[in-house]
Amino acid sequence: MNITLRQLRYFLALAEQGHFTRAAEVIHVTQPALSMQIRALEEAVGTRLVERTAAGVVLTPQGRALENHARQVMASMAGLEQGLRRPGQGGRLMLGMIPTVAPYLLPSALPILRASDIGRDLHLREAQTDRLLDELSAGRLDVAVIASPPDRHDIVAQPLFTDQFLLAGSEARIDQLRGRALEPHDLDPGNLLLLDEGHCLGDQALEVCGLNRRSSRLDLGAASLSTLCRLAAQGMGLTFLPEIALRQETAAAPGLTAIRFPDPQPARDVLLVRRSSTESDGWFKELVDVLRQTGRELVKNRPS
Amino acid sequence: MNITLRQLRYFLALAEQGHFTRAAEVIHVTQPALSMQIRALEEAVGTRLVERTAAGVVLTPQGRALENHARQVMASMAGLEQGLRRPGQGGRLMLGMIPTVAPYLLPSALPILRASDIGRDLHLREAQTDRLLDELSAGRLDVAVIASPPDRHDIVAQPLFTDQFLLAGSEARIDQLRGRALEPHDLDPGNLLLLDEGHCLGDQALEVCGLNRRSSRLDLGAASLSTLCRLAAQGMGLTFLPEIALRQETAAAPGLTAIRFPDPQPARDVLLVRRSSTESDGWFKELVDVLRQTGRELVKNRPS
DNA sequence: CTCAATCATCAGTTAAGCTTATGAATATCA
DNA sequence: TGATATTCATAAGCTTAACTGATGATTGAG
Repeated sequence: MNITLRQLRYFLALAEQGHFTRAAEVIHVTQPALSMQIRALEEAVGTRLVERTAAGVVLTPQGRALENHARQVMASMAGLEQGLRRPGQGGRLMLGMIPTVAPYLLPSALPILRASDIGRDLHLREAQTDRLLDELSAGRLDVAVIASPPDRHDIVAQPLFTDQFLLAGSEARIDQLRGRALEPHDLDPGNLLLLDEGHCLGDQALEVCGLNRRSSRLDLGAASLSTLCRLAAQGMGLTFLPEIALRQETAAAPGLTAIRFPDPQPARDVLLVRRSSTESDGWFKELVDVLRQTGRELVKNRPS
Repeated sequence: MNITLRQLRYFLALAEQGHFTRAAEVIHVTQPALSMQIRALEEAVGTRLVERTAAGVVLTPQGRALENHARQVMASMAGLEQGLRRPGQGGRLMLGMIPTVAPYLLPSALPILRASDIGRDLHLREAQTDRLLDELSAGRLDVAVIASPPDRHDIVAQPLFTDQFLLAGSEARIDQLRGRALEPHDLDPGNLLLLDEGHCLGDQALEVCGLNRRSSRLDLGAASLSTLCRLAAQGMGLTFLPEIALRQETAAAPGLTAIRFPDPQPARDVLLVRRSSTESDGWFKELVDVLRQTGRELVKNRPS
């Protein structure tokens, strides 16, 4: 039994018109074509659906039952077509972002995205780089913002902006460092507050200091950059603060002070990545533009 | 843009398998056939639905959107097929009945019908003969119980049982008549209580008395037989009481007494009618049996 | 650099679907 | 009651859609 949409469409026309010839006109086929489809449908369901009279047709009880179901089917088909017809590309865009970027970039970016067509049905996922890349490869994400070059060949990256690392801590601690030649390599590993393993920010911080996780004795494994900043603000140590987070974190954690490294400043490149097989109707480019612009807004004002 | 069920079915298989070749196996076609349908679907909706990679496929945002809709469509199709597959003939049976039969026949018949397959989805409509026949012809009813032979050629009747007319009134009035030779023609038209015009019972009563509505001066136009019996019980006149109603009405209206006419007793034939084009898988015969049996139960015990 | 996957494309065949023409049954009208 | 005009069903021929089997292009892995 294989019921086709065509059969249902024809059947509904017949049910409405109560008349083969008229129904055939409505759906723009000849009457025999309609007859054949109805017969095929009746054969498929195994029962008579209409009673043929000399004056036209009348639905059988089974026919009425089918009519209701058929209407549901057609309604869901209509929903489908409408879902595709809406302006823009029509689908839900799955966007991933690493936790050391998301809370700072999104507040500025979201309003702009919402205003544009991209944000019409945007879903966000915050996770660490590896996870994001996995989901991207698997197709559960369409694009992701990360801060380390992807090592996979099926994924391509578009640079958004460069995010410089500042050194942040309590005012007292920072003051101790001021005036001296500040070099990442000279920092005391024991004073360094780091994010949990898996966060690229922690790894990158260690890298610019020429350290690895073993050499750092105070690995707090803090869950979020925000927490880290609050710890640093209370004098518990120093942390690398990406410039993108500067404004928000200094506002949120009183006492937190940040200084800039001398050139060449350590930095991370924030990237928008997608599968190489993805072809966008321009939304990728558009998304790059929006994120790049809002990102650069966040890093362009450079206090001290 | 003409999307077919086949395309949706194939697309869902592809979405689940993430792999043309595997999906093609699942749906038992060759891989090119699947490729073609997917391409046709993409063409129909105007956008790419899957990204082709070397390792398989991944849905685009639009693809995911379509997937959800497609599932809905398939779900409603499943509902349709299931609705047809249920035991019995599967449809709602529309049964009409005239008001001078329904309240007496239904209480006994309904439990039996519900137990059988017919009553699984039975809808009732109470109306006067003409209306019932109109709706039957129009296909809004499948069968109807009436008490006068249908005058239409597209409708055929199956006799259920014969329902004899008794004469009912207050005990005093009936006592006056007892002993005398009781002839319908001898009844005083002025004493006769009749149902509203359109009820066949009223017309039939007049007919057996050799009267018409003009000659009857006390046409109350009562709405229901039940009301009529209560009026008669209070001595306001005499009425024809179909035997089918006897037990219920004498129980409900204290003081109501009925006597039987001498043979040949006036009577009405209760019929089950259907369109001549209706062909039942036996449910019509079954319905006849049930109604006939319960009807005869009601008229078989004959108190004086 | 070759091999083994992937999906796409092409040519030929089969099946489904439509149209035109015709047939059987039934109601309408004279 | 017979002629006519409805109704829907059926049949033959054609057109288009759909599938198969073979081959090609691309890409990742050894």
